Amino acid sequence: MRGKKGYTYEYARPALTVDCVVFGFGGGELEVLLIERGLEPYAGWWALPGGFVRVGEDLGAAAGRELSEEAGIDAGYLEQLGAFGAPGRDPREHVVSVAYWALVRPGDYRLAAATDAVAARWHGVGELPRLAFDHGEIVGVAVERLRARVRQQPVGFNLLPEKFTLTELQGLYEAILGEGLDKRNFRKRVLALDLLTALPEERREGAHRPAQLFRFDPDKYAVLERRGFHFEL
Amino acid sequence: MRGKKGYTYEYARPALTVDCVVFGFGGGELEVLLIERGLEPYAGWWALPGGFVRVGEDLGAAAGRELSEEAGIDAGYLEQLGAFGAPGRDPREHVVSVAYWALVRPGDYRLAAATDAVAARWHGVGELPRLAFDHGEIVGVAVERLRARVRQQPVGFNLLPEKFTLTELQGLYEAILGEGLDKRNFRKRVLALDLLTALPEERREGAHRPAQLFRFDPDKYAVLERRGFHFEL
DNA sequence: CCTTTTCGTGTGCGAATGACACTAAGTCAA
DNA sequence: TTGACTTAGTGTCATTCGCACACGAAAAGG
Repeated sequence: MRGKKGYTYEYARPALTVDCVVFGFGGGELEVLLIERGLEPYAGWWALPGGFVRVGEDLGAAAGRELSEEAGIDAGYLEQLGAFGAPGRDPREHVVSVAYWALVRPGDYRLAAATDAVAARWHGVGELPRLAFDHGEIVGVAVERLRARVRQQPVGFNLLPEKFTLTELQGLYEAILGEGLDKRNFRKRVLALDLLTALPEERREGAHRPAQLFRFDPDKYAVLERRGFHFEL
Repeated sequence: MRGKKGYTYEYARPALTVDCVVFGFGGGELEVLLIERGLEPYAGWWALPGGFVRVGEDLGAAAGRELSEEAGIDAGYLEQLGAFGAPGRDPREHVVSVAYWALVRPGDYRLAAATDAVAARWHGVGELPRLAFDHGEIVGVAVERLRARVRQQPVGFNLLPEKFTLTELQGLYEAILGEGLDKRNFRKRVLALDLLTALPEERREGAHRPAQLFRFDPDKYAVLERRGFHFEL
């Protein structure tokens, strides 16, 4: 195989795709967005949204494009996970996939804008079906990464609506980390970080005391970030 | 572009390479192995060792192969860094590179087995020349990753000879982290982890007190690893 | 035997962490 | 109106952890 300008390709090229692990938070549980494949191979299986990378297209941009095309999603946070290229992962031929993971707020998506997918649905990370290709493995790595990231950077807010209560935030962290947290200590720590702004509103629902609403303040975060900082939950 | 079995490739494929950031420890400094390119583009520039991925070849295997072919290196530790695919990173065409980083012991390499490289040399991470492509950026990310990893997993030992003194180990950590560490606290912590075995030998050199030699013990590490643990320096 | 150089060791103080239980505020039904 | 129910919100204390810090020991060489 030989390129146009005298440059030698010693070997044929593996195909290159991007796949996205999209996290959402619903029903008190951490969820992943999956699509049901309409085409072979793995027709009828659940899989990660993704597709081929175009020549001249940035990898991150390709991931974002696939998300909006295939699921009508506008991701609040998008980070590369790594490349997965085990030879047998696609039964057709050697396909290398660059995986990304994303966080979306409830509401920042309209499912079923899909083209080649039969269906798109959220699945709790605890009850995932068997996935196509090596997508199960990819999701596992993504969950690990999310857990590590959430302890060190305030990315979790991208899974909550703009306005939220501290109890909701704690529920989110418990869902992500998979462990219970002490209420008082959690509030102490979170507020000590000084990343949240208390809104002049409260959320009242049900027959009980209303809760203070907060908003994540990116400006405050930028200040902290600029002078080396540690998050620590 | 259309594949053999009726499967549609909607777009041409970007080329796929692997590049390796190889770390070594010499002269009390953290070093990176670079090769001097013999071919255009960037002929005469320093660059990371790497090359094209073969179809059917695992990515990690490709990285290992390039290392041994191009630099006669047997890496003690090899980890993927991520994919770099900005459209303009290679002036010829769109090339996506999967980067790896590796740690090698002094002695586990014989430089200048290179084929298409003019020269291969170690460079202190503090005094790197300008690198070809986006390799400077890749090295930056690799150093960051090494710093993060070394705080949480005992990977540093892969940069030292089998037998080493605690002072050498401390020097290594200082070189990687780029900061001075307290001698007594360092020793306390390292020994408390119970990962090292004291050897019945000492290293005597120069006109001063000889130092106890230690060896990293993978078995002890495996035990710790098996029941969730934290490293913390 | 004196000098030089590196090796090896313990304590104490202030900060951070983690366990822990009750009152406050609201709704609804009796 | 009052009592029952549900979730919100708050402070203390004991323990652990992190970090600063200084000197005697061992060897070699002059």
